[in-house]
Amino acid sequence: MSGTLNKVMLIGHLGDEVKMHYFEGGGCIGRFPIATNETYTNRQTGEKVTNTEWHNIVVRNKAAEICEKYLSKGDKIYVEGRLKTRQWQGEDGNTRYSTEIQVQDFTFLSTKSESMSNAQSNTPQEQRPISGNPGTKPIENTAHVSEPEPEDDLPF
Amino acid sequence: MSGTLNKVMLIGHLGDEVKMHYFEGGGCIGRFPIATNETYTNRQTGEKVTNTEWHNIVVRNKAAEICEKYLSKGDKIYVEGRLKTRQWQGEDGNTRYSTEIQVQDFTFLSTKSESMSNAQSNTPQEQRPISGNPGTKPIENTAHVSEPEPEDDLPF
Amino acid sequence: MSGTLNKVMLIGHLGDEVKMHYFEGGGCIGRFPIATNETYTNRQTGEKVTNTEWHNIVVRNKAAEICEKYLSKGDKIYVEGRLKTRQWQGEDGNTRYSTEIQVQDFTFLSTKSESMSNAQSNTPQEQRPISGNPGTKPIENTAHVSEPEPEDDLPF
Amino acid sequence: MSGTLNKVMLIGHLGDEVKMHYFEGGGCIGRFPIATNETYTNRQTGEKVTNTEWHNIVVRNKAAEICEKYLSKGDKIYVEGRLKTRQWQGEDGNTRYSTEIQVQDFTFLSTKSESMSNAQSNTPQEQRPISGNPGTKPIENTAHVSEPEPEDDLPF
DNA sequence: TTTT
DNA sequence: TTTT
Repeated sequence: MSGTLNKVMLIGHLGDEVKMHYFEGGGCIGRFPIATNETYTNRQTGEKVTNTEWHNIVVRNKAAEICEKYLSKGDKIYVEGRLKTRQWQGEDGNTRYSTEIQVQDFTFLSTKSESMSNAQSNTPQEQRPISGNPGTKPIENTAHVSEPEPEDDLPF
Repeated sequence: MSGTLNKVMLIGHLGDEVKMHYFEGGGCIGRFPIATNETYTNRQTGEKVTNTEWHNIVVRNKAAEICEKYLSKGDKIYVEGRLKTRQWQGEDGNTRYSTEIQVQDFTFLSTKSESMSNAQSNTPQEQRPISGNPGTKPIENTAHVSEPEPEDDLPF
Repeated sequence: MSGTLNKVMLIGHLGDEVKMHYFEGGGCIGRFPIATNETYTNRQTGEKVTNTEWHNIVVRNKAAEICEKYLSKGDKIYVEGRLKTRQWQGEDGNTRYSTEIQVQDFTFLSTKSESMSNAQSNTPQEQRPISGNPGTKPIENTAHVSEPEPEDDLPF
Repeated sequence: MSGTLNKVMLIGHLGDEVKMHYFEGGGCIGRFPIATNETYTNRQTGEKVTNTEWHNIVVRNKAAEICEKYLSKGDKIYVEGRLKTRQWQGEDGNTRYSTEIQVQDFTFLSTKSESMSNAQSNTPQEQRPISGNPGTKPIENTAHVSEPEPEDDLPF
């Protein structure tokens, strides 16, 4: 399918460290929040208002490992992905919703890490060994990674 | 500001009619859900899986009026906007979140309406009289509308 | 790499049929033009002006085959890719430039073809046999295809 | 109109200073090139290849003034706009083409300028006095500017 | 050269 | 709750 498009593009700063989860099958997932800002001027009062929006970013497998290795709180990142709203049952029995950005592509726009490898990844295979990708030649402070297309749903 | 980017681009089908809310000051807001689909093949089982994702679309003022007038359940639309997560207190006292797409631009990709005006709007003024824009010359079945930048927060 | 982004997103109509080129190694390339329109009102004269912009679309391998099979002049398509400006020597010895959109992803938004297969492709391998993907089950009139990341430069 | 979309999004570095042109009517235009990079690994040789792509950026009026004031060669910028291919007659009588990105929105991602104002602009009026927008409160090193929708064609 |  |  499907004649539809589901795309999100964000540039923002990490509000926290990357939190990793590892699965038995060998896969993993990383999560972190990023903040975007919007500023405008209130027409009545003339005062400037800044709103901060928080986004839940989810990265998988090799991309997650790279993010964990090179990103820290405060770093700036470009993220591209799709919106996914998960739902679950709250303790009170009510359905709760949480909207996430499932990352397909990203580029570091700043990092505090002094040594950053040229971390481009276009490897399409799933669950490939997370190995020699980063680490060798600390060339620059940016990385560009493309995710393979959606795999099976991990239990998230 | 602000060195950040908050952008969503969707092509999908309306799952329901546009629901309008009118404010005392003259402004209005329209809401409708759109569905996007993602299809992939499960690598273990080989079966094809389709996931539907639902997005809460929010349009304002003139753009809302145009959407209400020309869009119906099932119609296909391109929507561009920014992510905004609203929060409120649930009856149980817990904080609830709801993520919306606040529309900045859209284009109709199909409509059932037989008569559709050439609804291009780039008018920047807020709360301008919703007047002759739609309705007069039913030229085509597409519309392209750009929203002026964010105004004051309406009570939504 | 690289901390940069090169992205184009278009919705437009094919101005001509898909033209295919086949290479010895088994790869292929498809080219077609798509038109986008921009309409605005001249502020001095009040008259409505429409500008048409033409874009040179380039698709590779499996994606090219799908486009050739299902797209015709006049069809509407969503195309996502990157900008690439090729240059060559004109007969007069001057350098000439031509900017193309190298497709990474696309979705059919309309087709005249009566039988359209469910042509989703996320296969990452290069030069894979172009085989059973289209053709079998004519399910719908949309296709969604993602290109694997850039390969070696074909002689184009 | 028009049921079409013409959108480019780039993150790249300025390859040169902003070149300004001023018109009699009071408008102005700024031009500068930005570079994006693409890196991939040649599958035959295993060597890493980097391609640089150059894009011709065109900004108008107030946005142009801001760019000229705060951007320098080497700075990083996010740019959003539409593709436009201009054509003209070469001296040899042949038609030449040049594709540009006409900026609608941008955000500075780095600047060398020590004092940078909070340069958000969503002013919709054409040819408005380029005045107090920048300069007052040097808050940060980023700017975010949205262009009003297309105006009359300037002689460019 | 498309579409409305 | 859409569409194919």
